[in-house]
Amino acid sequence: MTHNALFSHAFTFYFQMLNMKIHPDRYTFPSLINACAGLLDVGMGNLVHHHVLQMGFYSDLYVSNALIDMYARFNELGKARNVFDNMPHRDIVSWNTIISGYSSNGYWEEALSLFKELRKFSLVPDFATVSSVLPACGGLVSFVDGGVVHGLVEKTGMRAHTLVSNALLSMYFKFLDLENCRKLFDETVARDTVTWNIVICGYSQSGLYEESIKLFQDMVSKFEPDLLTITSVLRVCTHIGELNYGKFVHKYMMRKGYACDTTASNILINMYAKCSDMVTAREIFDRMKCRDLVSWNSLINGYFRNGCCMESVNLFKMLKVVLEPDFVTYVTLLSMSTQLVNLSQVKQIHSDLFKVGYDSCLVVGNALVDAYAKCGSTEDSLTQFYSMKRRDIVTWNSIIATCVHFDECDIGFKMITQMRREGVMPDEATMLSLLPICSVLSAKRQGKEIHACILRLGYHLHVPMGNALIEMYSKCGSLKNSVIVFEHMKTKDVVTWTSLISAYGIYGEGRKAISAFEEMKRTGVTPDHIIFVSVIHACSHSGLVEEGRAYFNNMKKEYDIEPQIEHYASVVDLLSRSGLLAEAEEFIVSMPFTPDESIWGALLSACRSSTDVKIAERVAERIVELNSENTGYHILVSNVYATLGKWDKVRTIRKSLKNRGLKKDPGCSWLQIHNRVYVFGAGDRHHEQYEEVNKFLELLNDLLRKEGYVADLKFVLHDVDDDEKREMLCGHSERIAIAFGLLNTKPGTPLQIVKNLRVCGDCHTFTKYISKIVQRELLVRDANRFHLFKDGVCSCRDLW
DNA sequence: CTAGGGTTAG
Repeated sequence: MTHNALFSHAFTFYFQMLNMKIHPDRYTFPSLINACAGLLDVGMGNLVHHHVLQMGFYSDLYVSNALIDMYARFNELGKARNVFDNMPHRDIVSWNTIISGYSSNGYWEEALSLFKELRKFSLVPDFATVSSVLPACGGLVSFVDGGVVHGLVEKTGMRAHTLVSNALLSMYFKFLDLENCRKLFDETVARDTVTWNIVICGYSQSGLYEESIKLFQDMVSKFEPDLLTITSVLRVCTHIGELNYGKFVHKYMMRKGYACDTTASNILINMYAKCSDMVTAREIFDRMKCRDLVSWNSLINGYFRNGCCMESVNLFKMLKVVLEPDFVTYVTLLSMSTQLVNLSQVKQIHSDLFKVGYDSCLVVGNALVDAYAKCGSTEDSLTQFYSMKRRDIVTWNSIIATCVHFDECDIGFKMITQMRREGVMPDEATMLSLLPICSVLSAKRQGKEIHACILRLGYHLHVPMGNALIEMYSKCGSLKNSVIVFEHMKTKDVVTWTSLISAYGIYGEGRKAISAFEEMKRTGVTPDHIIFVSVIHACSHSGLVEEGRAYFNNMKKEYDIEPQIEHYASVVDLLSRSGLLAEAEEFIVSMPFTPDESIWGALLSACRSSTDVKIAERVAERIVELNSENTGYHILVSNVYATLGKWDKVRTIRKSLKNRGLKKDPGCSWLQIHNRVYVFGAGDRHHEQYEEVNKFLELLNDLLRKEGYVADLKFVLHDVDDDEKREMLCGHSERIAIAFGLLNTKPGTPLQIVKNLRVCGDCHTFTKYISKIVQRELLVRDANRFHLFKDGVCSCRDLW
């Protein structure tokens, strides 16, 4: 007969006894209360407690101890505590029961404070006391209290007790004190299954997966693992994708009869799915006698992660026949639609979720924020975000990432303020989202603050974090800091090297970019297709035509990486930027791809600064034919026509853009002075020092003319007369920013300016002159790269 | 045991 059946019989006998008018005595109740506790029968428990009070046994020690235990098992610690507090006499068992009650339900503080209270009495803690309070010390990660209890254990020799040594071991794993764990484990002679489970699980949770497997192998030769051991090891195999050992464990389970356990089978399905063996995962699923929702979800998710969306969807349809899908099922479906960038599907699932009421679930809401963003709808993503009543760190990280993705940096920065106001602490993912915002805005001060946070939280050793920091510093004008971060990184991946190479690229340090690439090869990191874009780009911005071409040619030969259209675009940029327009055009014709707007655009950008009118017109026509969705290319073409004085064509393009509702990004420049950011638009007449800045610009123009500067009117892209053109050039946002910066900082201070578009040829000349006249270093970041103007020359060597 | 959020270029 099972325990439960026996417990039920106890009730039957009790009621028979009452019917026969036989009075229970104080020996009747403890076992009856234990039965209520064992069956978790709250109603019966309350009834029995009522009888205890009625019959006057409430001051009995044994009855009260049993009641404390019962209420603790019901997770009704208030009632347990009430019984405890009202006892006229307590023994060590009373204390142990209440402490263990708190401890096993996660009330660590209460357990610990009662333990401290106990020590004021003359009662002596025993093995049960200690093994109840140790989990509390671990749960609170209290090294001090843990040390005190450990001292007590050593003094009284209680470590010989397996229960106690297990609890100690478990606590040191929570402290992540692996050294002490090893020592304790090695010294423990009386090991049981629990001891092994603690170390196997502990090492796995500390990330030492190999160690965990080794211990399991050691254990199998001496001890019979239980289901918990097996599932721990399987989890390790799943984590590291260790299919072979997973298969071994699977066979072992079948021999021992563990394979019919539902949870164990679910873990097996996940293990095989993670290792991309969907055939076996399916076999296990098909053979299961009792499938639960987790089994279905695991298989559906497995198929999706392995790229078999059809199977996923079919299974989902089958699932709906036998069971009601839960929010996990729907979240998986959302992930799938997100990956497929299928906005209408996301909306369909959203309405299904609404119907079954899962739309208020936090995880679901978070998945929706992300799904809408990744399917291209900022609007829906923001609506979903604002509609959520509860938000956690994931919600905030998703919406901040969305802002970054859609270049809504201002909203992103506001979000972080609001998030802190709502009491949510940023985590690693938040930092990784925020750094790109700093990069885009060139917000070095904020970037440095985040860097300080990262150091404080110890995230700086993580590779993606270092990578983001390299990019942040380089985009914020500090190549030096990028290199320092790079050099401090212990582990470097392709992305790390790509970030460094790109950093060198935008500062025109092509040679350094090349030697970084060569050094990367020596360290054994394998290049990917993206790093070649960066390398060629770096060559292009330093005029290293031969080197760039060589890297392009070697991609396939040396690294077996097939050049993509973006590599061809890089080469077109490389050739045309150095003035080899004809060669660039030939190169395009010989491509194995149909040239798209990125290819023609690269060539046309270079045409702007050349005098080859014929090529410019030819290329412009090509781009017009492609009728791109991207406004940038139309603007580029329009600008080229404007430079050539073909105003009718300019008007046609502007009209067609207007008709399609497309708008040009207005030019703007900004700079930071004493922790404040000043933003200026083109022709800005509303900034706070308009009069002064305007006068100062006139003064500068006079000085410049004396030095030999002549305004190059072909860079005015509007059909107006020459005087107006001259005036319009003065209105370019970078000039306003420069003049403003010069006026508001001490002589000799270097200035740092950011422009959202590419700097125009005339402003480039203008800034060169300025740097000489006022003897200042001007670091300008435009849409393409950095220009360091110093003493009349620019670091880009006019390869802008 | 299943489910939601971070990286490189143009």
